[in-house]
Amino acid sequence: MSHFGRSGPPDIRDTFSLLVLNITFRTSADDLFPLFDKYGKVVDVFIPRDRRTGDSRGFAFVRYKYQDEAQKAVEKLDGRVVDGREIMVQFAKYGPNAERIDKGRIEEPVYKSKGRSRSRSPRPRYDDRDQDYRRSSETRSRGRSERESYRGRHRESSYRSRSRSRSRSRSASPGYRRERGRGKYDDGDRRRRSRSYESASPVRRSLTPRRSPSPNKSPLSRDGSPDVHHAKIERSATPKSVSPRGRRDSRSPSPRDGADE
DNA sequence: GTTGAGCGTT
Repeated sequence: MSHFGRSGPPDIRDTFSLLVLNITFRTSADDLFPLFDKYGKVVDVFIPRDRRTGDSRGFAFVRYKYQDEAQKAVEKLDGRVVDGREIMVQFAKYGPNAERIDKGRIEEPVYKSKGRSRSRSPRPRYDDRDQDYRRSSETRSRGRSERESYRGRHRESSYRSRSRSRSRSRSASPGYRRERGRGKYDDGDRRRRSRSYESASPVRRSLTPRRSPSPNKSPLSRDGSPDVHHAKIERSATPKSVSPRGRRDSRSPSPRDGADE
């Protein structure tokens, strides 16, 4: 059935990647394949999913063999309602290596050694980037998680930066979207603000961390001696929890998750 | 049970 993405990227030399956005979180590659294959030769369909939950991220990549067919699919499937959601189909802007591509066409796959890699001095700033990359690995990880978790919330930050979302031109009616998004954001923003105000005293908040996800929340242990033990641990972990990284530590109660990453 | 102005994997 869906062998897409399982065996890695197939032969992509002259393929055109399409980015499918706004798809439902339950839409799978198998659902998209027949739909897109109707308009042309689809060589690959890939839907990125979250590493932790394994759920769809809400977008997919459809790789066409020919540009004209891809273009046709864009025109035909863009704005189409799939699974009750209006999907958006457009040419991929970035390649698998985060490289810029044109019209969804991949210029050069990484695997291709291109014969003489010695002659070519690719990535002169790779060294510099590598260092920065490594150093920012932690931040990057956090950013990714944050982006997935908060998304809309930090969007306001973007607004402060302005000019960032300025290039955002959506073909879809912005009014309709804005109305919907605005209401949602407004509500969330308002609530966040209130909370922000309350959290003016981080110390107070730290003293009252969220309940432990311990399944043994029986009142007996509280009444028993373990209470002291528990309190001790809590106190010890309090300063750690204050750290932004501490939060990440408790992001998942599954120990294997941490080991995996 | 959930989200959503977003660009990807052996």
